[in-house]
Parts: sequence; C-alpha cells; structure tokens
Amino acid sequence: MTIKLAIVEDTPALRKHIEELFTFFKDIRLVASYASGEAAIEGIRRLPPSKIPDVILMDIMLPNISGIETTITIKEMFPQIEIIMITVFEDEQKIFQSIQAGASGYLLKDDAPEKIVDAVRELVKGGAPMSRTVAKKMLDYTRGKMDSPLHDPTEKYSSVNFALSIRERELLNGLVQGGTYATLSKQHCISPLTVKTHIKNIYKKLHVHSRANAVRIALEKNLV
Amino acid sequence: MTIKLAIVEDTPALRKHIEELFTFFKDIRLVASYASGEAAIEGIRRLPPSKIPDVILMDIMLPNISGIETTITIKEMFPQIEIIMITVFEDEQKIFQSIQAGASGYLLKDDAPEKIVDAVRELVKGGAPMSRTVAKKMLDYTRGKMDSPLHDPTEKYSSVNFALSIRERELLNGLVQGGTYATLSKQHCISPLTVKTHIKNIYKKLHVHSRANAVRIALEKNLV
DNA sequence: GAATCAATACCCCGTTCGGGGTATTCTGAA
DNA sequence: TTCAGAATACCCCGAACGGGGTATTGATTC
Repeated sequence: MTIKLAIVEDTPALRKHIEELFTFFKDIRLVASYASGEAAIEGIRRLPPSKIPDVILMDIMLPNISGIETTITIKEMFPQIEIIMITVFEDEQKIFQSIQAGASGYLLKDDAPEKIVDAVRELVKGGAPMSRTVAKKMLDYTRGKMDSPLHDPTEKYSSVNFALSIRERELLNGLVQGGTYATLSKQHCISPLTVKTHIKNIYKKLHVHSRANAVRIALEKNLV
Repeated sequence: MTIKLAIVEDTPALRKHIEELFTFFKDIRLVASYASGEAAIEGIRRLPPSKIPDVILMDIMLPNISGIETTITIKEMFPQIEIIMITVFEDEQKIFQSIQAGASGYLLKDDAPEKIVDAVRELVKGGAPMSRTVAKKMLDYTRGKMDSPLHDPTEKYSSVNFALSIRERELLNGLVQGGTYATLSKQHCISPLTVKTHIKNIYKKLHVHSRANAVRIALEKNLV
C-alpha cells in the first residue's frame, strides 16, 4: 500500500526540496503540498477521500496559525491522519505541545533527508519517529527527571484558559454528564435553543466540533 | 573513541550470539560479559578504570536479582555508565520501571541484531534508542493518553473490565478522538453501519447511551 | 451615552445519531 | 460437529445534533 503524504511548509525552497525528495519512492506518494495552516485545513477538507493523506509533514512556524494549531484542527477533522512535526524547534515546550496536539512524530530540520523518509515509514508501521534529542527528552520526561512544561501547575491553568463563562462551564459539565439539549434545558430552566447557543459558543472556544471532543478536552484539561 | 561494551544476559546461546555480534566492529569493543546481575555488579566493581564499560546491554529476566534491580545498583555505583535494556518484555510496567531505574534505552529481543549495534551507537551520540513499540508507548505517555503504570493502583484495571473486544476498543478510541460513523468507517475500512453496530455494542457494555458518556467512561477508566 | 460581554432566544436545514431489530460468516474451543 | 463470540452488514425511523445566522436585554466599564 502506498503511503499518501502531504506537506505543510511555508518556506518555498524547503517545500520544494521535500517535494522532490519524495519523487524517488514507490511506497510514498505526495498527494498535496500547502504553504500555510489554513491552506492545509481547507485543502484537505476538499480532497476526495481517495486523496486524503495518511501522513502529513507539518512545519510549526507557519504564517498566521501555527503548525501546532493546524495539527489540532486536522486531527479533529481527520483523526486517522498521522502528523509528523518537522521543525527547527527542539525546546521542550514545542515538543510537548505538538505531541499534545496529536503529533505522532517529531523531527528536526537539520535531520538528514533520508531520516524524513524513514520517519514516514516508521510511523505507518506503528512507531513514533523522533530525532535523537527528542527521544532523549521524552525518556527524561518518562524517568521523571524532567517535568513536561505543559504539566507545570502554574502554566497548566494559564495555558488552557479557554475563557469559559460561568454558564458555559455549567453546561460543559452537563455535556460531560451526558446531558442533551432537552435535559439541560429543563435542568437550568432555559430554552433548549439557548442551551444549544451556549454549546456552540463552548465549541468555538474549545476549538472542537463535537460532544465527544468537548468532553475529552474538558476531562483532559480539568475544565470541569 | 571505542565504545566499551558489557553484556548481562543469562541465556548462554544469546549471550554468545551477542558477544560474536560485536566482534565485527571497530568502534565497539566488548570488555565484559556476565550471566547474572550479581556477577555484573561484582565484576564491574572489580574492573580497572580503563575497562569500565561505557554501555551495558542488560537483560531484565535474570536469575535472582532482576536486570532492573541490577540497573539501579550499577547506576548508583557508576552513574556514567549507560544502560540499554534488551528483553522480551514490552509491557508498560517493565518499560517504565526500567527507565525509572536509569536505563537510557530499551530494545526488544526480537529486534534485528543490527538494531542492537545501532542502538549502542545512538546512545553514545546522546540519543535514547527504543524499539518502535516502546517509542510509541513513550509518546502516548507524554501525550497524557496513558498514565505510567507505576502511578496507577492495580485495582483500577481489575475493577473495570467491560469485556470490550479488540475492535470495540479501537472504535471506542475513535469515539474519544471525535470520530463519526463516516470517518471511523473510512479509517477502519468497514461500513458505517458496521461501525454503528459496534458502537451500539460498546454502549451496551459500558451502560451508556451517548458518545459523551462513552468518552467520559473511557477516559475516567483508562479504557483507551 | 457608547461599547462590550454574557445570557437568553430563535430560524433554517442538512447531517448524524441512537435504538429497535435482523442476518451471515468466520474462528476457536469444547 | 456444534456452539458461542466477534466481525461484518443492513433496515426503519424518530430524535438529536451542528452550524450558518439573527436578535434583544441587562450589567459593567469607560
């Protein structure tokens, strides 16, 4: 089976370089190439199912919305797509944010080109391709020698401040408990349509499009 | 600089096999070989400084004291020695215990021999050589999807056996990620109606009636 | 007074979901 | 060989959802 690959990279020279790199392989086929996060999101959404990439190589430093944010959105729309970050950043924050966002691999831009190809293959075999320093950081984190910057108590609450109002928190809690518009309406003595409006607002703030994801975020981030 | 290597492996055939494997390399020299943890501890303590290994390949399943306990002791005596676990165990508990003990790499015994050699080289370059499944587990842990077994009471797992089948677990995971019948259908190459049937079965087993609740249970009980 | 935000309420419409049920095939264990 | 469980697939139908948008009111701040 051929691996369908997409690239999101704003630097034209590097994008072209990676595009050319993947013309040499039978098992990997480049199906799309984007210069920004928005272009990727919109472009992939419009792709026919047969062209939906299996793997995306994602730069972090993109114009307007970052590769990390793009990753969040794409993973929501297409949870089956695997994303490898490929970037100059090797600081812990970017690594961990990426992984939290759903990235399944993390390469550095100074890695050899063959490493990128191997990483794609490794990923579809169920692995988690990482640069040497990334693997080391992950092992240190696992050993408890280093806390994830995302798990620092002070940062945790400041970095996940979705600015939910009191009402929104109440209703999000209702979502987590499995409430429907109807039951939440009765419970809070408001119209079901009002419930729905609030939930729309919650989704917007959490950047999600479904109850399942809202519940997941709520529980993972201790919002309720 | 030549890497000084030691082996701790109780199975004679495998020990001999690894010993022979490392006779072919200029950059790696086997300086010692032990059949048990005690032998390794005592033997390395007695080595002259010039013979202290840089790297130890450590089996976990050793007679009397385990490879993990041996690792703890050796890392205390010689913090500079790097240890790669090489073992049949790929369960999370062993992985995390090893890393907590101070191991800097973790290979599986069914990895190719060249992989072992590469791992040794990778390690001295500052990396953290891991088998594919180990890397994946470590990434999952970093993502927060999986808690380290060391931090979870064992009763948590035994008291919440919903008897989900493999397929059901896969699809439950898909629910948690926000997948719809359509996206999960594509992802798993089955009919959306089949997805729906599985999800109905999942709901029955979890005693829930909605995605929100299924996701909640799945996350609260670490089912995925 | 004007601007902003939160809460409330609603319309339209297509999509997705949940639950009642049915069925077949394959595999492994008894 | 038989049986049970898992995986696959489907029908019917009403309920619920998500997302585009609109609007008003009240409270607070500048």
